[in-house]
Amino acid sequence: MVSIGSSMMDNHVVDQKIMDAFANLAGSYGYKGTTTRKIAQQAGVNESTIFRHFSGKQGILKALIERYQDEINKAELSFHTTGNVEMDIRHAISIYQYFIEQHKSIFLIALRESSQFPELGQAIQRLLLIQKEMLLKLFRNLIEQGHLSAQNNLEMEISNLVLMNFSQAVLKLAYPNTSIVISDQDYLDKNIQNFVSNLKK
Amino acid sequence: MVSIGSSMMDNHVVDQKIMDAFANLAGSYGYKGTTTRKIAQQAGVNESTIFRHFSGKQGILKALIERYQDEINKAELSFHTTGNVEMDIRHAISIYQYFIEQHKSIFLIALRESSQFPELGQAIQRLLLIQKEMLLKLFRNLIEQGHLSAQNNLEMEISNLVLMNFSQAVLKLAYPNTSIVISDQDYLDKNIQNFVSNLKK
Amino acid sequence: MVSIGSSMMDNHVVDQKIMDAFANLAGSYGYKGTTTRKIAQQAGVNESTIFRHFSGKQGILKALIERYQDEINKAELSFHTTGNVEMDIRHAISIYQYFIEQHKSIFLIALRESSQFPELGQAIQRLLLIQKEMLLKLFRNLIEQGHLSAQNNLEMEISNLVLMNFSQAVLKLAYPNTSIVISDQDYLDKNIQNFVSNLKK
Amino acid sequence: MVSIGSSMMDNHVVDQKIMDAFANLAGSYGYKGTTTRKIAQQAGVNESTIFRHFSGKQGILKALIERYQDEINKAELSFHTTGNVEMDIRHAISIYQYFIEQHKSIFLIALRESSQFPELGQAIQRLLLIQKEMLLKLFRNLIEQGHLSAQNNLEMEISNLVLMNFSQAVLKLAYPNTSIVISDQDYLDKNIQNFVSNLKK
DNA sequence: GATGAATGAGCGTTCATTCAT
DNA sequence: TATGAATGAACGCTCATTCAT
Repeated sequence: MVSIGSSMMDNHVVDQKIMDAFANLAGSYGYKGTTTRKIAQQAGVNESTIFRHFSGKQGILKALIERYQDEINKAELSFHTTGNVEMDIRHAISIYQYFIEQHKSIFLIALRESSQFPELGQAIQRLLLIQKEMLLKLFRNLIEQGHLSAQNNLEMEISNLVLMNFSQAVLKLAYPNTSIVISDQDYLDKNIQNFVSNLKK
Repeated sequence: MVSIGSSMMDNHVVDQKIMDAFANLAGSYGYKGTTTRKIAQQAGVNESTIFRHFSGKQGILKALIERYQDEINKAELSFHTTGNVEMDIRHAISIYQYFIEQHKSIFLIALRESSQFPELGQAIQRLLLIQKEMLLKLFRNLIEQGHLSAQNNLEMEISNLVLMNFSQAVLKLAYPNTSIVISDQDYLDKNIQNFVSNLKK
Repeated sequence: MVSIGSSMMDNHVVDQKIMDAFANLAGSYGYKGTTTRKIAQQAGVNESTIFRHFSGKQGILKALIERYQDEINKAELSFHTTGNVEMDIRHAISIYQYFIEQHKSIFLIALRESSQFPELGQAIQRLLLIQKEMLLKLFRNLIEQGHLSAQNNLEMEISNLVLMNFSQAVLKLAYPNTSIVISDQDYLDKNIQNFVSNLKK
Repeated sequence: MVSIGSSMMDNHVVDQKIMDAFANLAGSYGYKGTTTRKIAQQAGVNESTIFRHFSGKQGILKALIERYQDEINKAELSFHTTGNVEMDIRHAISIYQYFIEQHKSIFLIALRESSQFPELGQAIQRLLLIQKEMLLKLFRNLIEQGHLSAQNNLEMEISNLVLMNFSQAVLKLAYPNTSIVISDQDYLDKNIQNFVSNLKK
């Protein structure tokens, strides 16, 4: 039986601590406002350790982006249809609500810093495209199986749904106390019914 | 006819040059990435002039926010209905598309820095609320005048429309080359027809 | 009868206002801590006016020093003996106590900035020397007139008296609440009697 | 035997170099005239090193004051009487002459900047009080042991002695070439004899 | 490999002074 | 002559990163 060397193990743990500290801080204070000193402090490591584990501040972000992309891919896989129209749509959307909630720091970073770091913009766009494709696939399934009638504007309706979800996420994270934003739960409850009934007309 | 004293005029001009330089730079590099040296260079003034005209870097942003809020108010007033349903909605939305296009820098700044500067978050929210109220008033007019039948979910439909417009704006400005975003023109063409036809059903 | 041109008059007034503002501020905040802006503000003049009336910040100090030296000279003249030993000494010393009290700002400036501005050191020293000479003359008078017997150590006793007066002034101005310093009145009352009785032994 | 870790040693050495550079410069140019760039240059360290070792420019002064106060305390302990009246007084005074000579920079700083930094005023006052108490104790000893007869005005005589010493120190440091100031040696020689003979009368 | 000391570039800001009207 | 706008040098300080042990 092989025992994994503890140092390699520790390395991973330290990497994660640094990345998480960075994500939390940058989510609150922005990339520039997140100093290596604060990261080290919050991660509980020496400041120079950051530079051996990553190539520098940018390196942490790069690693964070990669981890994010991996997790976007994983999220994609976790969806399966049931045939219940409302439940399936609800499920499809809440997967992304939950995903963004779980990754709110990096989502906020991506929103803010994408002009400096194009990969961040690409990650956001990928998140939207995957959501759109998933919904498209779902609706086509539902139509194929007769749960829904064919639509003229299906792609546009879905694009709009994705856009609305995006706004909902952005506004909730960026301005948590605003009046125009309602809870994700309410958002789902009120909209999906309406959306489906529109499609059914 | 009174000729305006040139010195007072110059003062305004320099203020504007500094504010515009700041807005452009901060739109690209963020608040922290926009140094007073860069601002001075881009505005073509001495760095210390900035500090005589504004109380500091924050002061420029404050002034920019105030100017933005004033212009939000002006935009609100510039709308009048005609009775042609599609044209009126189109007009109402394009006013905000145009407004954001004209103020893209400050809109981007607001999107990114609102956690550091709460006024920015408030400005964004106000822009959304005004848009929503304007559309509500418009639709109520159209219904009253018989151009449109009464709606169960009017407020929600309008909220969604505002959210979609917001996403459209955010994505267009933040990721201009993305595939999910279409031109404002196309967005209007395709959506309004659909939206109206939904309402008419 | 000649009427003095008001502009020349004003010039003098402005000069004085600037010098006084400078003296007050520098007495509190030191030379470097006294900015031309603060001076202008306190004097109620435009900042650039300072540079036309004086050659710059140093120029104000130079003028202040000259005024101070003139006033030291005037103070010297105002003393006359009466023959009453204690009263005369008391009078001689209180002239300087009063003088320093009246010029406390410039005295403090001189104390602090003399390494940067040698004239200030010279002014302080002159104040001490004049005081010493005045006391020497007084004592020689008193001895000559038989009010006091000849002394071995007259010059040293007087030097010491001057030094004590100087300490008293420095400590009173620099640390007004200190316990080692007593009021000028008490200082006079207690010391002179003692000093004279020592001389009389 | 334990060898002290060199890094801890180095740290102290750098601290001292910075503090000494600061003291020298501030003794000559005042607190404001002593820039962190000059300090770094004179101490032979990088400017930012100053900020890692101290919390800022004020921090250096604070540390200097603490070191000064510690050394005042040490000086206090180093005095013991012998019974020889003149020698003991001479010794008591020269301890302070020497102390001030050794700490002339911080003494000058204290004299000049005490209005901005109250601790400096307190340090000066403490130096005076300790000196006074030491002399009081000494004289009471001498009287008790019959070397000196009881005095009416002992406390005042001693206060005066302390004030004279203070002036002597201030003038010597601030205006080294002035005529009213004599060497510490001469000052001692001439005064103590006189002072003692006054007391003995 | 891990630490903590050092570094230099750059930051926002203030200042005394000059310029232009 | 008087004003207020402009200037450039310098300031205290922070930062990401490198060096030395």
